[in-house]
Amino acid sequence: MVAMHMVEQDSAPPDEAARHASARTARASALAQDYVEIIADLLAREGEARPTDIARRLGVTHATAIKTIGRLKRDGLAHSKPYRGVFLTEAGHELAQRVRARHLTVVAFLAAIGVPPQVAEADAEGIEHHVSDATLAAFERFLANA
Amino acid sequence: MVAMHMVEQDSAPPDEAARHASARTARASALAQDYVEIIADLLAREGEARPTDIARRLGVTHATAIKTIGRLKRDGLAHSKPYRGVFLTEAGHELAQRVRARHLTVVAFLAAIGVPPQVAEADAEGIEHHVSDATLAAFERFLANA
DNA sequence: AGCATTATGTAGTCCGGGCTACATTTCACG
DNA sequence: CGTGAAATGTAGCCCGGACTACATAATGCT
Repeated sequence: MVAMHMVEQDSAPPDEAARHASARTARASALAQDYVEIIADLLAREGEARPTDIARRLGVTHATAIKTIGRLKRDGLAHSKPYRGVFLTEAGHELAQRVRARHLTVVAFLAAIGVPPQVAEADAEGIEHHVSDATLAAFERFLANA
Repeated sequence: MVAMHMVEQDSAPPDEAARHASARTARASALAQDYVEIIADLLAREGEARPTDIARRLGVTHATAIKTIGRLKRDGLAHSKPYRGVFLTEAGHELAQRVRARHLTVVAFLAAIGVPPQVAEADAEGIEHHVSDATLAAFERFLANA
């Protein structure tokens, strides 16, 4: 049928597929990012990150948290010994820092364009995982010129 | 041990859990939104929405698309008869419209703050599902004053 | 009209990320 | 120091969303 003749004014299909694919990838790694972010925060504030606390902050059961922590360990982001709390690997710390910085920027940016603080915080939780470096840079430029 | 004594200078845990929960919800409905958006677009441009085309636009196999379409039908967003293409219900059309409007706004907004078009399009694919009404309104305000 | 190609559908698998239920370990406190 | 509550861990279930492989329907071409 050759539906996309010469026009291609927008949405070339292959690109669209790629966009969706990368959104899926972002979704997949979002959870891990949330975990390391919370673990890092708990380590910084309390000195230890216990599964129950992590679970409570995420609003899931401890069983879910423990299982996910297992995946983090498998993926080289965290390590822990039974009944001993969770710690981040080097890679985990790096990730946590990047994620935290991104989170702060997104929240600050949303606030700067007039989104109420509570909402900014909530939306950032979802948005931050889909903000590319280029977009993050745009956010920072905006904040700088504000 | 009562770890959260009186301080609570920020991040009240229950709120955080709620934020994560709603981010999870958004993630869960993101797929359905992508589907109805694409179906609506195909219906508008081609007159029909065939599973294979939907699959190609999403970058997944047709089997995946068909299964997901089954969920859309179960959820009252679409309907179809074997070998006959996919159509949207009233609810599906409404959702598609809302999603489309949101998508356009997000893309326009990102472009307005200096994100390159390609990137804006890509990031919007993920971001749009996490933008609350309040934030969307802020985007629109920004665009209006531009 | 008949056949090859393409689209559609079905079955079965895998993994992620939730949950509940139950088992085990720590630890605080009497 | 012993014990009961809280934390931790394990097992098993469910569903979503991806895949491959195979079967069947539709269609286009000669």
